Amino acid sequence: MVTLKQVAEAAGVSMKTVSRVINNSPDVAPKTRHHVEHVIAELNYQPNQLARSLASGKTNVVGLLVHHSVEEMFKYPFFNELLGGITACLNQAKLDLLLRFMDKNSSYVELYDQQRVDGLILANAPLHNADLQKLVERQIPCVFLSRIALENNPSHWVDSDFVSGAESITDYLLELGHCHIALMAGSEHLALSHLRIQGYRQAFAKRDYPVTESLIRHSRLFMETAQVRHMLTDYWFQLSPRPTAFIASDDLVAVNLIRELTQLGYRIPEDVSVVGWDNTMLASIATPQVTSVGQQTYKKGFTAASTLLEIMSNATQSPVQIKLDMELIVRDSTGPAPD
Amino acid sequence: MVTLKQVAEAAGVSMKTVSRVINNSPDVAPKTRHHVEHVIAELNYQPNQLARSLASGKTNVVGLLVHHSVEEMFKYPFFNELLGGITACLNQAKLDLLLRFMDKNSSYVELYDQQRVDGLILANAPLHNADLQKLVERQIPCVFLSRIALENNPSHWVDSDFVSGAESITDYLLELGHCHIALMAGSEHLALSHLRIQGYRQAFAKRDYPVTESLIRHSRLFMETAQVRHMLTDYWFQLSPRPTAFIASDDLVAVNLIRELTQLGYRIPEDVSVVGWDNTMLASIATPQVTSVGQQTYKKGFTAASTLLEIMSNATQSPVQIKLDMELIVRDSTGPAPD
DNA sequence: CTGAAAGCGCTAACAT
DNA sequence: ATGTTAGCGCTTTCAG
Repeated sequence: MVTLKQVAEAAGVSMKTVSRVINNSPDVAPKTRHHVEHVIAELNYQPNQLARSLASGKTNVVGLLVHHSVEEMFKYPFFNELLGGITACLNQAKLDLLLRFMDKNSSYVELYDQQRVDGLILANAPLHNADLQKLVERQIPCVFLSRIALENNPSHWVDSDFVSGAESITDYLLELGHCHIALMAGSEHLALSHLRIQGYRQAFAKRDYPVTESLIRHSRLFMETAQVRHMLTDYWFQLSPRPTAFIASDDLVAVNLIRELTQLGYRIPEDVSVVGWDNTMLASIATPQVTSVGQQTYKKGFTAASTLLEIMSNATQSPVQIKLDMELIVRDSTGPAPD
Repeated sequence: MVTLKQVAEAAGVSMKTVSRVINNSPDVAPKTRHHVEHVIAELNYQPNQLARSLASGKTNVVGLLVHHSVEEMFKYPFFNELLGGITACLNQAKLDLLLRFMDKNSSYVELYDQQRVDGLILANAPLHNADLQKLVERQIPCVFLSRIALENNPSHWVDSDFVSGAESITDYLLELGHCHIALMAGSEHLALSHLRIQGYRQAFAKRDYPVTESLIRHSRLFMETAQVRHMLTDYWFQLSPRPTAFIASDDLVAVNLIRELTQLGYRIPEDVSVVGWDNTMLASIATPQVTSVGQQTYKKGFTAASTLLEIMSNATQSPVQIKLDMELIVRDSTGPAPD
């Protein structure tokens, strides 16, 4: 391993001068710089990032903490796209990404306290987590890809506007004449579930329609067909009257729901309408193609990363909280309510 | 930031003793250890990994270099699963993952030379790349998720057995009476393309059937519908007779191909059979469900990571080269050849 | 079992 | 414009 010291000796200059050259400091005579660069190339010298980081206090690494089991995350093609946006931005800034999946025992602050990263991005973080709140209190540079509290919270976040997304899909279904609209909101510990419920209620409130509480239900994300079947028989089909439209928690659940309903003899969308979320490729590949509320997933990742870069450079400032529009993509899985 | 030195002072012991405690060295009196642990907890001390790594020469980080544009990789739900396997294994070993997407200017050895990682996993690496070969020559701990040379090469790799995968799907189509079987092999610079061609040829050779060379074609992965359409009109539909079966380069291309063919009035599988690769969720979600040659993607990732761990601990040894079985999953997109 | 001293390879602060 | 001197926070000798 060639060290800076060896380069300095070989070039006949001090270590600091070599350091200046590799850091592009302007205070070096062009001639000296040229000479040093030559020696660096000759010796194939690579600065040791570890030593650099230790001395400077900067790692040039950003941590991505994913609050998901590994098994869950790869069932659903959403994460790919998010990661795409994040890495695209970090690449431009010449930063690297450290990826870690969280479980119950993992600490959110550890990676930062151990000086392994300069900042953090947190995906799918749960509501009301004390450890997470510490990140905010200690002003550790971090951006959340979801809201970690429903009320005001001085955290930085980039998230999709689930309230208006839910409102617009509910509006659309109400327009089509559906009045028994099932909402599979998502897990209770996620902000998005509560925000969807809020949007759903707003659509009803606008028209002075009463909301049937039993039609709003927290449910797991990424359910397989077997789980969807149980949910139908154990819950939704117990209701009277039965829902004529389902707002599924995500595209995968929508696809599996359509499959189950079809198997039970229902025609989609003539008998039942089904809506997905995220507008992933699943929605356009399934038959019928699935109406979905699209997140700007790639942009979400990119924006979160660039927001983090800003925060890391400007020390403290007021919370950056960015709401990205959601878009209703109407396809073939929704239609007028049956008589 | 609490340092080891401060802990030592607070505990009234030397730095080395504290160091021994945090490294679980046996040579510490139980009483001393207990006391030191107490002080560590009290002060909420976290060892600085940077300093540790610099002094010890170990980073506890593995680099994953993905030879894909960010745009490509998130079009296709294969990467997710691979990443799942890799992280599952690394998690167990308490190692972290540094993720980097490669472009033409990126260096494969840099991350290692800069002491940022202890070892590397390389996904989708191209054939015959000089820089890549350097990794092998210099005995840098690394595992490839594909073969980087078709002939013998002393590199460590974990890959699916594309030859027998291609052979079995070709066998199957020949059994069904297809004799004009189009093979969309994949990019020329990828080993998998050449291996597929080899398997395809073997199936024909076994029966003494001649291979029509124009039916074997390199093609891009992850093509969108528009690109698939062009490929059909510009190439495959120029052939006479037209193919009655297509072995697509991957599930996404298979799905898009089915869509295009359907739009052109062909019935699948009555008029044309289509096969995909990787057995991703796309294959089971599309209509008709797609016959696919499945990779054990999760296992591939997991095995690559565990192989790397072995290599990193045992210094040098003979090349580890692991071939994972592929499985033919017959679904509804393939059927007997038309008369 | 414990400790003192010497680095790991670099940068920062202060010279000159 | 360049060099000198201390560290960054830890681990590793090597002594006791």
